[in-house]
Amino acid sequence: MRYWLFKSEPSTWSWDDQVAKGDAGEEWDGVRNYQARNFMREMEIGDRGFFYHSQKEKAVVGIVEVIAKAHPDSTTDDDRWECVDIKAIAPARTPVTLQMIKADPRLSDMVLVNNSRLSVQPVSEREWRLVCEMAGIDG
DNA sequence: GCCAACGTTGGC
DNA sequence: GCCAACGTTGGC
Repeated sequence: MRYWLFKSEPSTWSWDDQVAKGDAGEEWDGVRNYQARNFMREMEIGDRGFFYHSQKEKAVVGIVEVIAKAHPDSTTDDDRWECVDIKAIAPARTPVTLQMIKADPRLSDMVLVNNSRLSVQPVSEREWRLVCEMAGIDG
């Protein structure tokens, strides 16, 4: 199993919106970046990811699970763009802020720190465990 | 609101 | 195929 991070502006698609979809989940559409798309193509059903709020909040707010492999993005006719489906698994008891992540030297290699603009990112197993610990959740 | 970083586009 | 111009993102 691999781990990922999904970034969203809460004003566009928030954790609450994701939770409201329940187990049916929702496609992670709207990605128009090749790197991000390529990561989604690598995802397997059952992979887990952090749900990160950008902009004002800048924090990991929950955990999601991949429930469908990459398929065409229904929001465009351009067949270059694909997306996976994800569902909410658990909220962070304590949101893990970007500030907290930057303050921990063990997380200095996280893509979030080094390439903040990438909207879908891989997360290492070690990073996954550490951030789950900080969030007070059982990843 | 600003600006740096980055990706994409289009002319050559 | 290169590169300048442009648009977007996201942290501050």
